[in-house]
Parts: sequence; C-alpha cells; structure tokens
Amino acid sequence: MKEGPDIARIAALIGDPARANMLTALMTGKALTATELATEAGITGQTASSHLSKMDEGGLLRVLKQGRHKYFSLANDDVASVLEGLMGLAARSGHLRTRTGPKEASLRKARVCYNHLAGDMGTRMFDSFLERGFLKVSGDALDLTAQGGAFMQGFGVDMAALRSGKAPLCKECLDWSARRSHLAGSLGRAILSRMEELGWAKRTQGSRVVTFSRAGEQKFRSEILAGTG
Amino acid sequence: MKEGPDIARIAALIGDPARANMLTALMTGKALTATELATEAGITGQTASSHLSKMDEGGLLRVLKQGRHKYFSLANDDVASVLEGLMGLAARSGHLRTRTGPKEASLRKARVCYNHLAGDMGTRMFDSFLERGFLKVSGDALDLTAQGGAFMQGFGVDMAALRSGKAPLCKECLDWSARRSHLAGSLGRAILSRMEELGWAKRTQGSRVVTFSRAGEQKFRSEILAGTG
DNA sequence: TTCATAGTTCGACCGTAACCGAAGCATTCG
DNA sequence: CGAATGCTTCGGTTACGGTCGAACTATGAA
Repeated sequence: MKEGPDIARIAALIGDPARANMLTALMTGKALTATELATEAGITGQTASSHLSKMDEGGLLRVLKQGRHKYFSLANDDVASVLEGLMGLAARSGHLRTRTGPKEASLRKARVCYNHLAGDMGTRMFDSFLERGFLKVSGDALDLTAQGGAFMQGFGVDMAALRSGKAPLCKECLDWSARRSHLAGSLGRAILSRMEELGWAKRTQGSRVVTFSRAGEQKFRSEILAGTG
Repeated sequence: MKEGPDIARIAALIGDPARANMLTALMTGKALTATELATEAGITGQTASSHLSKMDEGGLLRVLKQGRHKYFSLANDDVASVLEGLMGLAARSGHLRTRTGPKEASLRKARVCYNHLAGDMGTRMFDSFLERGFLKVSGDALDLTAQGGAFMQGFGVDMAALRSGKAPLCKECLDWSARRSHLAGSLGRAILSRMEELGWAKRTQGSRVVTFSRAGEQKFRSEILAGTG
C-alpha cells in the first residue's frame, strides 16, 4: 500500500470548482492577481486567498509579490500538461457535453496552452518542425537541430537568450482537442510571443483563444508550415 | 467563462483518498473485483460500490460483469497517463516525502504502468527502440517502422493480431520517476507480457513492481537495449 | 497624516459527500 | 430448493471543507 506519491492530495486540489476555474484562467499563461482570480472564480477575496495559499503549498502555483499585488501563475509546464490531460478526459468521457459551440471551435483551432500555441495550428506547427528536421525526438528529450536553431534565429527568436536560461528549451505537450502533441518549453513560448510581436496573431483578453489575422494566417502557412502540411 | 471541459468534475473524482487508492491499485493493469478494491482502499463494500459507480460514470473505468463478479480496470491508457502525471506533480511538489524507501527504489527501476513497462528500464527500452530505428516519432503519432515490426515479430509478438485490433499500437506515456517517456499502447502491453512469458520478468502480486530475474535482465540488455544504452 | 486598495486571518455557518448498518437482489453451489 | 457469496440500494450520521462577514495588516496615493 501507499507506494508512490500522494496523488489524491493534489487531485483534490484541482477538484474544487473554484480552484479549477482559477487554474483554467491561468492556462492563458498570464500571471493574475488574487482579486482577478477571485472574480474569475466567482468568489470573494477571502475565499480566494485561502484557495491560493493551498494551491501554492501544493506546488501548483508560482507566486510573485510585487508591491501590494500578488501575481499568481502556474508553477511549470508539467502542471499545465496535467491540466490539459484532465481536460482530455473530461472532454471525452465527462459529460459528453462536447457540444462544439462557437467558442469551442476557435479553441480547437488555435489557443494558448499556458504560454505556447496549442490547438490545430499548434499541432500542425509541431508536425512541420519535425518533418523539416528542425526538431528531433530521442527518448523523451526533444532537441532542436542546428537547422532548427538557424530557422528560429531567422524568424526573430533570440536563441542565445533562450539557451542561457535554465528552463528546458523544447518540450512536448499533449493536446486535449487534437489528441496530438504541440511544442511547449521556452522555445514554444518565444515563438508565440514573436508571432504576436509580428502582428500575426492576438490573444483575446481573458480567454485562451488566439485569433490570427488574415495576413498572419497566410504568413503562418507559408513560413511555418512551408507546404509540409 | 466555462470554456473547455469540466475539469473539476473528474479531478474531484480522483481527489478522494479511497478512490485514488483504487485507481492506484488498478495501475497494476490487472482487473480487480469490487471487493478486492474495497479492501485495497480500506473501506466496506457498500462504500466501494458507490465510489466505483461514480468513477464508471465519469469514464475513468472499464467494467466487465462476469457472473456474480464485477471486474474493474482503467478505462484506457489516457487515464493511466493522467494518473502518472499527477504522481509526477505529487512526487516533486507534494509533500516532499519522496524518501526513497526500498519499495520506491524498485518502483523506479522497473514497474508496470497500467499494462506496460515503465521506470528506468521502460524508458531505456523506449530510447533504444528510437535509436535503433524501430520507432519513429512524427507529430504525436508514434509509428512502428518496418524493421521495428520485424524485430517485434522475431521477439515473439504476434503483430498481425495487434494490428487487427482497434487499439492504438504505439503511444508515449510520461514517467513520473524518470521524467521521460516509455512505450504504451497495445504493443507496449504485448512486449511486457511476452517478457513475462519468456520468464525474464515477473510482476509482484498486488504491487506495481516488476522484478527481472538475473538471466532475464541480462537478456534484456543484450536483446532489447543491444548495446545502445 | 489620512484615505484607499490588496490581501490575510478569524470565526461561524452550512452543505455536500463519505461512511457504515441493515436490508434487498442476483448468481452460483451444494 | 436453501445457503452462501458478491454487489447494490436505502437511510441516517458525521465530519470535512468551502463560503462569507468582519476585523486586521501592508502598501501606495492624496
């Protein structure tokens, strides 16, 4: 008995509706303050404070205190991955209320998963990078090849800065909608922000939806997918 | 709000200690009866019945009624993956009570993850298969190459039978101890049972530990890893 | 200094859900 | 046919945890 870690503890942590709403809100990748999370979850500040300290203690959150504000974000990509995994289970077996509403549709097409691009366009990009030899899988480790590095640099990503960081460069993350992987890690984050910088795409405020401009989507196809998709 | 599936519902399902114990017990891959699961969780049959029906309804379990017995097993590999993911979070951030006891050590070396080989030896095998060109990753899809198929057939796996099944042949599954992938899917299951059949390894009753015989481990190194590790 | 805002702590309330005893079905065995 | 076993349903108890109001601390602005 009792072999392995205490899984119930952290599952229960995620299992409360208020906390789950907060975590889902944090899947946008942005750090949010306690009050913002409170309103997001539809509870008062006192209750939120209690929830947040519990989740922090449980290692689900990263906390940054700034002046009289306290910013919360997901602790790391693994937390985001587990959340996506849970969404996968819930979407399929859950209530079967996968009635693909308009919001759902855009979520499936392109959304932000914690801090990187997910959804159909995210998995497409991931596939293309593999096919063009920019990424190489060996074991679980996902490595950027030399040509991949060159491509990223040319795309406007400051590779030197990324490499100097301690965060893993490339990671896979499973997609609840497409049931395929997309690119996480610091590179995944950098690519998404570069796309925003270029004006290709815009995150919808307070939502995980990522909307590409017409020109941006065209550019995405020609430069990122490059005819491989 | 309320975009995406109802994550709290199923997280709460996993979040109860009794249910979590049952699910952990089912990670051995064996189907267990309701009473077995009840004793495993330390509760009475009545309570267990209630829990089990809830988890079934939530899509976490597969149920097989046989005579006056009712056998429960995990619904699919995705459920197992999420459980492993939760273990990863709990192990690291949880209680930090990752005091590597003797049981923990053997769990890390070789264990069964739902129905396939995990732990150090599992990830080693996965790496070797990639390196030798038996497996190929493209996107999320993990494909068995022609040589891979030949190897498996030679190893004694009935590939025709596997291919005729509807279950996916190859899948990745993240490892909470090694933080790397190992091979899931119907092929992963087949390989493990073939190893048991050959007498290389034996599952410890009621535990997830997989013990290799001295000869079995030797064979494993020469035939599976083949000098690549 | 005084006021306002962000967050926390305390105490009390209340609902949900886990739990078991007992009784009720269903299946198999003698 | 009983008797035994495996599982479920029902009813009632209990406890844990989410919730908010009110009071408190800390940071920043007027």
